[in-house]
Amino acid sequence: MMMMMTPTKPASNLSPEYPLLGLLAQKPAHGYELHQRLMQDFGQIWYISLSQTYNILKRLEKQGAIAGEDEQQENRPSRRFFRLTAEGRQRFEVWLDSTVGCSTRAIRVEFLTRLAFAESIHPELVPGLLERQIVEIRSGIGRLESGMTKLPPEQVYNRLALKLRVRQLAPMLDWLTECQAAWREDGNFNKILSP
Amino acid sequence: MMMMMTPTKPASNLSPEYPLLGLLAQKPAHGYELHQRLMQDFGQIWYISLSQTYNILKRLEKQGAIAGEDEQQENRPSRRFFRLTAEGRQRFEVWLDSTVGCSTRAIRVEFLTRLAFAESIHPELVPGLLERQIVEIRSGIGRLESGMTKLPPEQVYNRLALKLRVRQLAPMLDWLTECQAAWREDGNFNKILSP
DNA sequence: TCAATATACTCACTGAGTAAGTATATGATG
DNA sequence: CATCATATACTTACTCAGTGAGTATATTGA
Repeated sequence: MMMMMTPTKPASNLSPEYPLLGLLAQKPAHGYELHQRLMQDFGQIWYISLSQTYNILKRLEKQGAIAGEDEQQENRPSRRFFRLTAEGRQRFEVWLDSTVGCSTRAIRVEFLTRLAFAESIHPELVPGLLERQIVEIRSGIGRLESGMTKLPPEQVYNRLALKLRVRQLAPMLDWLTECQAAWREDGNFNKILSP
Repeated sequence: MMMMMTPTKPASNLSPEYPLLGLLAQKPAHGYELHQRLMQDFGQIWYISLSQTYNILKRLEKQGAIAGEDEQQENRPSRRFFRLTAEGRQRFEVWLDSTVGCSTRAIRVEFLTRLAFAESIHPELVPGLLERQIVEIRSGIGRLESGMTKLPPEQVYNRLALKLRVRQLAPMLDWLTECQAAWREDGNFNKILSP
């Protein structure tokens, strides 16, 4: 019986594939350096171990998003230089201009990463990203609230869970609105950081 | 070279092992039924597929937390009945009276589940759970804020991430305080649900 | 009658994530 | 001067998380 191949899953957007692609979009690098930059620039957002970094790079290469080349170094273990392929670039750009659902974690992790790369690579995308994310959250809140009315009243904890999610999304909305204002006025987000 | 065995990892508390143990603490059941009850009572909190349910049951049995017995049924595929072992009971009780860290997801998912089982099995634990969780979050906010001052100012997105986490934890604190009040007054959480 | 649905579970796979191992060069410390 | 920690750079081998497809049978309803 022929086993159906899963057609290269879209890969949970909460895996650090995209930050790695983003770092490679800025410049080619080898794994060790990528890991360092990731920890440096995004250490409070993502944690991945060094070996996990290599795992992901291997997968990205297998998928054709990046291409690696061995580089001999004298007096040093040889290392593998990676660069983004056209396909990987394409994939990254699509990701960069997309919107996450309304999970607070996804916003904190994925959206923030996206915002960082947008700011550094395509700043013109920033206002649209903020706007669409706000719309997305608003409609998410709506869905949660209408979902809540459909739950039977005896499912107390299911209802509490939905309620909690709504109460988590509200401050996200405020935060995004502040980001919008800061970007419009200053072209950066420093204001958010210094009250 | 002898490979060191990893000594049965404590298993991320965000895996649905504990809700399954909890359901089995209420009464013995077979996998299919457990899955149904899980989706019924906690469908807005956990999603696990049927096969994942079986995976976890298999692991729990291997670990000795539950014991399964095959049960022949006439005119039916035979099924496997699981019950909690003493060891599993012990493990569940320890979990039931413990505290999650201050990740908002962990609170929504794990804490809420814990609260549900505490209410149904050991209601006397509820006030302590709420109180300790509040303390935990307060100290978490403190840690995040002090962490923020230690980050170099150029790490804008790392700082934004910490800030966001703080702004997510504040409403959790309010919510827990409301829960405390509701429990003190009514012995349930209905008030939280009807604004 | 026969198709959909419910019951009940297995298998094989990809992906997430870690620990430990392999090498080599450099700088600090006694 | 020896040696010991640390930084560079990557591999191997493992467990756990999670999904999709497959197997098998009985019931219900159109």
